[in-house]
Amino acid sequence: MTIADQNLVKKMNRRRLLQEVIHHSPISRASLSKTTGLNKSTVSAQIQGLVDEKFIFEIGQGQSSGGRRPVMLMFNKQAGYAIGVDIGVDDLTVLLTDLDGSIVSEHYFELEQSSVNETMALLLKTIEQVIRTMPGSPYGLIGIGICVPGLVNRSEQIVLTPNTHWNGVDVKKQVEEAFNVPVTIENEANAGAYGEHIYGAAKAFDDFMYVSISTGIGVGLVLNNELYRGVHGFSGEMGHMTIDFNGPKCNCGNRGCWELYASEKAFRQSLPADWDEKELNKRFQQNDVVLFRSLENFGHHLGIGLVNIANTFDPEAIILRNPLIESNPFVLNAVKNTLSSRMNVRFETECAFLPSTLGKNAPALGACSMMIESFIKGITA
Amino acid sequence: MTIADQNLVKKMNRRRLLQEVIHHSPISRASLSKTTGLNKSTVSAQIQGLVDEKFIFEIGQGQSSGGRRPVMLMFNKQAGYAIGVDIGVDDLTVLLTDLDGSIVSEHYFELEQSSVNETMALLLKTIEQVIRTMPGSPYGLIGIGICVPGLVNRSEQIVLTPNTHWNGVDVKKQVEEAFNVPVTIENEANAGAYGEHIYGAAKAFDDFMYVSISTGIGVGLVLNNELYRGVHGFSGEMGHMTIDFNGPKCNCGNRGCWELYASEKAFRQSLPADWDEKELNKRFQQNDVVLFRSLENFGHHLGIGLVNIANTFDPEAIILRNPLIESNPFVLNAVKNTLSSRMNVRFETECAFLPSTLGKNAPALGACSMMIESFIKGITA
DNA sequence: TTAAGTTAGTTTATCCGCACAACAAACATT
DNA sequence: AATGTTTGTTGTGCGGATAAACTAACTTAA
Repeated sequence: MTIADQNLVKKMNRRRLLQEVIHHSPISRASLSKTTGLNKSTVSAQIQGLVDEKFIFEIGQGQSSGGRRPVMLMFNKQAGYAIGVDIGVDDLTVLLTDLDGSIVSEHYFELEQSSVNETMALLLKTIEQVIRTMPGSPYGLIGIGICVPGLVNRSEQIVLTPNTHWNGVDVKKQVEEAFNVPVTIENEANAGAYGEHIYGAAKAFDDFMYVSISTGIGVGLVLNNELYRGVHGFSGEMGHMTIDFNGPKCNCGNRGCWELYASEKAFRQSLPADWDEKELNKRFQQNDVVLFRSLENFGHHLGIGLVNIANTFDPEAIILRNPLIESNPFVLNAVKNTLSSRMNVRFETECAFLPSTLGKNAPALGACSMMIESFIKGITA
Repeated sequence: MTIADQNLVKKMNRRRLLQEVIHHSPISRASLSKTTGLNKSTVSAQIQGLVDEKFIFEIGQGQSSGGRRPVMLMFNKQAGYAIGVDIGVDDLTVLLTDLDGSIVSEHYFELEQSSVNETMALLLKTIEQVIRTMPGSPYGLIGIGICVPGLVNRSEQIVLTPNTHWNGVDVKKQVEEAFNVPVTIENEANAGAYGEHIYGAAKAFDDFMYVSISTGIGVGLVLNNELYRGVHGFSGEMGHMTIDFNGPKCNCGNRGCWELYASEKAFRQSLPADWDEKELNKRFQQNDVVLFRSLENFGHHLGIGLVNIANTFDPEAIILRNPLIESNPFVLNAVKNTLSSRMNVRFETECAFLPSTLGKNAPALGACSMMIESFIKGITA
């Protein structure tokens, strides 16, 4: 708990005003005074400072409402830029966004059997290039957010990546030293949750879960408008929640883990072995019965775990991140069938189950928004 | 987000100082200045106000450390009193505590087949009596916290009590009107969690779960030092978490719910039907093999769900509230065996599994501490 | 026993940020 | 052209915190 003095007061009001401008620009000083409750003179003084520091600029006069025309203020979303990186199991995403989270440039790579060192080199090279082509701005690159498919501890060290070999690689240090800007390492599910929270399907929600379904299942928890990371940073490992205690052994040590039944990997293993990606697409188009039975089964097992999540957290929504779900409403319907048969009625109407709207970009965008948020916080520190 | 002015500054510092005195009394003004970072003159001024309002008093001079002897300040824990009520399925607890949570008087009743109306009458009568015998104090009764074995929504209305008939009974209104003090209605698991947090096994933890095991299983979540209630107030319904998706139907609508395997009810159903309470105690004393196999099984199934909780939240600790567990380390050992075979190693050493220390009183004490906390907050509003 | 040093708490002066009110600027209405 | 409204600025005062000087009370050691 920090102690309070006039300086704190000023910082709090400054932050409040900046937030108001960010989320409601264009807006006038008079409107700011009304919405915040701060006196007009206070607003004017604070805004002056933010204008001097290039975070806000005057865009010109607005519409009169019967008197002097207001001077409209805009958040200068080009005051700086953020880079968001998603290191996937077999792909790499690098996004550059402005302070509004709008994508300025994007780079995608397939990582077929790349070593960690190769990927790292590719990453550093790409970031370097992105920085070179970045538009000029008062604050330049404000930070790099990087997410990885594994467990990240509270010191932002990668401690477990089941499907890759990033364990123990000090990505934070390497990238920080290369570019000399703030760097954050984050779990992929947490970053995705944050992305959907700020820019995507969960904008309206204060309390929701983001379920990332790929090789495994990871869950990002947003509670009271904040990411909940757990004591060591390992929360949301619900892929290893037992849903069948006599089920098969998982390599995590547990039995009958959810992701053994409801991950995309599990779904693919449920298909005939001789189906390749092409065959799969063909049957998709043809509404093939065998395929759709597998999809339904996938949705069913997903639903079982989602009921557990809903019972645990009582959230406003659960966001599902998976290409199959985003592209085809059939799976989500199968999920919802299981939900309606298994979930207590009181929840069913109250908790929304939605596909991700940012899709593949969710984690990298989330990583960007984390950097932006900490930059904005830093402005008022 | 509220705006900031000098008044906020004063309130924040006042609250901070009062908290410091509450948790570290006896303490001098000089120490307060050091620990809070506030100027000596600020501390003196604020303390004067709190002394005037009877929340703090001077207890006399302390030990000199080489200079003038300090005047020691004490929190006046007898400035008021709180009542905590635990309405159980078949019992009723009414506690009176001072502002420190120390029990001043306690009343326990068995409710054998009492109707809701009868219980309500008993409750009101008991509270009346407690108030009559309460010591004199500047602020008197500061509030009544009541917890019930069921779901309580955000408007503090009881919406579901599986094993009793309190649904829809407006306990809050009735008790408020009878005694004209603040009243809170809370879920039993939440109240218990709060109790253990403030006074019991979880004092040292900011992030933990409290698992209440009786007829069903309820979980209270404390995250970042605060109760997490969920959007509608229904979080922690982990008794209805599926741990065996092909398992038997539960009356909640789901299948293979945890509490079908690991509640005390489930444990008792696993015993031979002709064993009564006396027989049970006898066999307990004799270390009866059949009984202990059942206990082991009970612990095993508990462990399965606890692993799920640990994977979900990554907490500092999980507190188990059940008489069998508190009285006999055997069950907890059985739990831990399952944990060590099923939980990822990284967690095992990091998450503590502890029996409740407040036992039966945990929920009522938690209810008290909620009222005390809101009273203290109100002091600085 | 006395002088010097240390710690506790109060008093006084000063600073800082906000609110308030008066004012100036720029517009709409009639 | 006169009146009223809205926007934004300027000067004044208030409240609360800090800092420094001061008083008070004690320890230590010559």
